[in-house]
Amino acid sequence: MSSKKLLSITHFHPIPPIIRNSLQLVQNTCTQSNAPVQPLCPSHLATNLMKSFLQKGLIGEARALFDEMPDKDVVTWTAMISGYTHCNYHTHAWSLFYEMLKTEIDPNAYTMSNVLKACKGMNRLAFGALVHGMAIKHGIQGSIYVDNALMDMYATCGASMDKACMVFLHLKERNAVSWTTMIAGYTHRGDGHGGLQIFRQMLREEAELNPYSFSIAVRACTSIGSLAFGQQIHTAVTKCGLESNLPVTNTILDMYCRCGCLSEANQYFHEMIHKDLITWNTLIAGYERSDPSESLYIFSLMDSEGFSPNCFTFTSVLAACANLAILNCGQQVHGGIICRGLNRNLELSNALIDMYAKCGNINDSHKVFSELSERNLVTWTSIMIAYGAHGYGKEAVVMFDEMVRSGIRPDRIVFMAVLSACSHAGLVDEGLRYFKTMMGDYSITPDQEIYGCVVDLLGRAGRVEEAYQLIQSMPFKPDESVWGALLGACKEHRHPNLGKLAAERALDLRPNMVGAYLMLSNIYASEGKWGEFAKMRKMMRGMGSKKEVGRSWIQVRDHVYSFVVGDRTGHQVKFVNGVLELLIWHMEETGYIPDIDCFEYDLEDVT
DNA sequence: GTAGGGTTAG
Repeated sequence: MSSKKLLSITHFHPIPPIIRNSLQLVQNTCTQSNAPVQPLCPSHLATNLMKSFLQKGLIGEARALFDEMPDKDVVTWTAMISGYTHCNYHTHAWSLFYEMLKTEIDPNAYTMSNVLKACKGMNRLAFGALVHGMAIKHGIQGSIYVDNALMDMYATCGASMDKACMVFLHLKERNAVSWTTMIAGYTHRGDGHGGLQIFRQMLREEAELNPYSFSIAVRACTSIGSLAFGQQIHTAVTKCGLESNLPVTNTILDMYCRCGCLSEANQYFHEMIHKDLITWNTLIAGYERSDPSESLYIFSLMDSEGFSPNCFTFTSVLAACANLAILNCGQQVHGGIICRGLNRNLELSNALIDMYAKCGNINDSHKVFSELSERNLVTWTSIMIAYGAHGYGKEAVVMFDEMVRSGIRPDRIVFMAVLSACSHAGLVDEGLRYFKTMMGDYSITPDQEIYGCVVDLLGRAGRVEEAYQLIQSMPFKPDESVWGALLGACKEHRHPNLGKLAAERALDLRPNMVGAYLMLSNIYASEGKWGEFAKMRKMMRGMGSKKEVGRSWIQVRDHVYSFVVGDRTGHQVKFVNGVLELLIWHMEETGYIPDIDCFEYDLEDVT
């Protein structure tokens, strides 16, 4: 609609013919059915029109109409605020509410619940608390909508569930939404146990169960990895006849996937009465985590079943290609993304950066990154991980500083990326500087993983004693990954005593850590303590476990060949070994003496 | 003529 036309509607005098005709038609219909004739109300009409603009996502048009309206009442203001929140324009909604407060018009319960949703969207606890105060001041209390919105806001923005619980406890009436909001509040902040506790209370009090309550309860089970509870709820869902409710069944499918029960998930998928794109995406994402090639197979079936992949599908498929390191498959998927016009999607671009890097093509990874007009924290993290993994530590550090300059606040994960990049490039002092910045400037408390990165940073550079001192200074008990990092450094830089200590600590925490036994036995061997060595190897045999073999692979045309150390059975292995011998000969010719000191004894010989 | 909670990726 042109702006001229729009203005003519908003001025109301005269009412445009098209709207007059529609109203006439309504009036005639009402007269025919003996219903009372509604008086012509321009304000209602304009609000309706605004609503239809908003439903079509025409926010600018809706706002223009709103601005032109001469006498706006609370409903008009609330409709516009609500329109903004629905389209995720939370700051616009808040500004408009602020404008409204400057007028004589008082907000009502509808306004408040919408504004609280905007506060939630902005993650602004202080704004939400302010609205809470205003609601009390304006006497807007006892509205279940406002109370539920308050709980939702406090649950999402608050540091804990305390405030949400307080509202919940003081509720005069609790409806289905109140319960769901509380369970979701706990679950979304990672406290599935808390969520299930509320769900149990709900069952005890015989509150009304609906599809929403079931799907959030299943989600709570998934978040704590409780297959047993999840299955119980699944049974209840079947008893209640909700097998055709897609949000519920998709959540159950996701539960089986995330609990690692892929065969159950697959069976359930085939039994599902209805399937939609989310169903397919859930299964593809589920397989991507444990069996990427199966995930690609399911993806290949989608089309014949009449489903077209979307951004969610492609992110999982790209992750599968990345984990399998099959570049040409990833390139084909990239082609599919471009064909569907999805290449402007930031999340997909982030997944592409990751895929190209993991498939060994750092150039295309960088190309995708450099062509982006918008970048978020995940984008920067992805490119830093890519550079770090390819040995471009200095470039990763430059990226980090550039990211901060662009106004993006780093989080724990991006610090891990930059620390890891520093570690692999030997940039120890830079890494330590970032570690300090992280704690000092960004108030990020280091966890086991971060400590693991710093121990690795120091350890790789040979500063093993310092790494051990850092472990001793940790404010909590180091886990096996931290000891594992130290162990690796001790092995590399020949610190048998500290190595023994690290291996023992790691084995205390994870007695089946075969790698630690292996390393310990190697240390004994290097010291010539063959008795201890034999003891270790015997223990390993007794455990009946094997260290997972490091596997490498190479893609030649359309086939991926994988091989392990000492492989004698692989494809064209004689030819490969021949080339290798030739290379070693050339190396020796140019004066290079290869380091073939056998510090690590082959596990295959003893198991 | 204005209001609510649950499903997939990073």
